[in-house]
Amino acid sequence: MEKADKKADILEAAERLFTELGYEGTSTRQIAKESGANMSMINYYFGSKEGVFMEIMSKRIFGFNEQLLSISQDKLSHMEKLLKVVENYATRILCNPGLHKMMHRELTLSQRPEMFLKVKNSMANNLVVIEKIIDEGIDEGSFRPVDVRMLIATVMGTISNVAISPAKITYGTTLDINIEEDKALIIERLIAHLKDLLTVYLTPNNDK
Amino acid sequence: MEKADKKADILEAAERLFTELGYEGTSTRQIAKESGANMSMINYYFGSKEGVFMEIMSKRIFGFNEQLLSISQDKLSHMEKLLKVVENYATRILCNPGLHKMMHRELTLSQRPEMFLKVKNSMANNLVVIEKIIDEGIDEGSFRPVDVRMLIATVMGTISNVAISPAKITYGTTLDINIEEDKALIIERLIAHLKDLLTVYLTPNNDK
DNA sequence: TACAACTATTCAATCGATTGATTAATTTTG
DNA sequence: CAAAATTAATCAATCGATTGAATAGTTGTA
Repeated sequence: MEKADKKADILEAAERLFTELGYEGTSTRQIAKESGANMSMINYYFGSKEGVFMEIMSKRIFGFNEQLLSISQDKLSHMEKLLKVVENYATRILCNPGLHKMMHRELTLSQRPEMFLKVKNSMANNLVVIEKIIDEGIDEGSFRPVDVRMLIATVMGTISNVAISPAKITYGTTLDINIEEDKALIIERLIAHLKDLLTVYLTPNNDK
Repeated sequence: MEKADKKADILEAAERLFTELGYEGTSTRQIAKESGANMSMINYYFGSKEGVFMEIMSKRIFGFNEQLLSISQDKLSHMEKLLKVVENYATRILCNPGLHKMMHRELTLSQRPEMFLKVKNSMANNLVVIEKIIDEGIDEGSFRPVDVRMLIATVMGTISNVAISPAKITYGTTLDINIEEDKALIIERLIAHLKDLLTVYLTPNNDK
């Protein structure tokens, strides 16, 4: 027996459409049609089109930070912590690049300030966790002194770039992030690269 | 004497509005109002709203590649070439972060395929130039062997991240890219970081 | 030089279509 | 029956685009 859950259907269709067409580019009629619900159901459940958007983002953002926080409190060296955080972060974003694109789009628009703040705060939280790990590693002497904010921009930027860029640009001619098998390979390759980069860049130079 | 150039006025207003509100979020009526031109002038000069968009992008993209190409043919070491290319690339993007945001937004939407291809090809060109430099450096033995595509994603991603992220997130608590004096400082800091990162990461390890 | 012919630019008005949202009526459910 | 869920129909507002006409500037011709 099919369990009809129009609310979930609407959210699912809306997320897909927002991801593909953007917020402004998606009409409430499209959402209704794709989800098989009547137009009024959108306002009935979510109040407005923006309400649907907020609900999607809230669901996704929630829990993004706990994972990082938990890792940062593990009994690991700073380098191990950092690499583990980066690995989790990369995996999370690359597993749903569409959503990441949508978040980025909304972040670069000063429209919808409520949503802007939500995404911004979510990012800021992740940043603080990583920053603390690196700062401590530097203080401890296990990391070279570097521009921490810029290094974080490098880590996040690399992940974001791989998630956002059209397949053919970033990964050579054969891999395509939209194909499920390739996606795993790309994630693996991205993580290996970031681990190598961070290790080489942060490890203090001994022969000096 | 004021020289009225409606065509230029429309382009100027449209670029500002597209940057602030996004393509879909900007109406032709807004463009007309802000530029002081009649609505039909938009279609008269550019054929359509999308025509305006194309014109803006074409103007900006043009010449982006020549500069890189010229550097890549200079009489410099591969490292010097790479750092110079990165410096130019970063400066170019950071000098007009709004436009870069707009390009990124449109690139993450599969809408407007003509524009998508234009931006994509422009990026691909820049990528090829950088890739060639690094590949040659590796072949020559002056660079460590690395995942070249991923390293380029790192360079471009870092620059993009600094250009796109809200001020308070990326550069600490005081600097703001929207303030002209700070912008120069941020660019300087970004370039210094990338040069340090690339030098440390690509320089072969001698004590092994 | 002078008048006609032509082209480029600008305008107000309006087109049909679509937007997000709301209404009131109906059906389903407990 | 009452509350919740769902529907079709419709709202005013706005969308991008087009119309036909008016104006300004240039060119051709005699």
